[in-house]
Amino acid sequence: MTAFAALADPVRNQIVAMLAARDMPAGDIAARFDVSRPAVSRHLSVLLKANLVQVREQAQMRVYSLNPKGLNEVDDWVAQCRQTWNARLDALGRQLDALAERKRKGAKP
Amino acid sequence: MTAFAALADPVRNQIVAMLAARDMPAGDIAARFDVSRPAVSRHLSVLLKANLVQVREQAQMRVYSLNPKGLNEVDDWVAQCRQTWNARLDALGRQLDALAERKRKGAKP
DNA sequence: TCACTATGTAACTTGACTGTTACGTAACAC
DNA sequence: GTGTTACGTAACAGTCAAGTTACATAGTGA
Repeated sequence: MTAFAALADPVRNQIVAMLAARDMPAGDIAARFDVSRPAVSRHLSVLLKANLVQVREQAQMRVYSLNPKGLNEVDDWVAQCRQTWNARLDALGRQLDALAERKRKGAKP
Repeated sequence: MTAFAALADPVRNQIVAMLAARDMPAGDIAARFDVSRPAVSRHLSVLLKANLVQVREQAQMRVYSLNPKGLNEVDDWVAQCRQTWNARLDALGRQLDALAERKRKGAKP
């Protein structure tokens, strides 16, 4: 679940959103934030470890791009949560239906 | 984006997953982790602020349950990211198709 | 009323994370 | 080769978050 920690920081969060729109070299990314370039460099390495971004070298530049793999991890976790939650609601619904049915039958005679 | 920060902590992460399966009073939740009860109490208040859980009072107990609202925030962010990402891929695909078409037409005569 | 249970809050300590400056390295361009 | 550009890494300082113990509060039951 390293993806949540990676996305918890607002700078990293915005970086991922930016890279969804277009690939960018490290320098350009850093230029868009008012923190130092080394700080951004470290944010990028955190995102790399979380599989949220990828790099390719191009001349002296390192061009970063989104890595959908990391997003899948987040998606999957939320989906799992929601699934068990919905299963509970369904079970509750069936239980209420059964209760109503029994009441209806018992009230008739 | 307070939900990501809330879910970044492993204890809070597990708490949410547990509450998806069943509602639980604060004490029961704390008993499942090897951290002190006050620590869990603070985790719960963080989750409350992030709209990831809800509470209802029942006698002296405070019973916690999942709040799907917070999960929506996460879902929406990921969906937005993925959407702009896919839009890019689609645009690239169309561009390549157009290129191939132009090449086919030009190569015929 | 009095003990007991179930929780939240306060004060404090400690460890992790973020940011900065300084420095090292690899790829151009001349 | 030499200067420049584009990055990453190291060392260090400051801030914030998570854990602990001690204490306060509120509902239960006899």
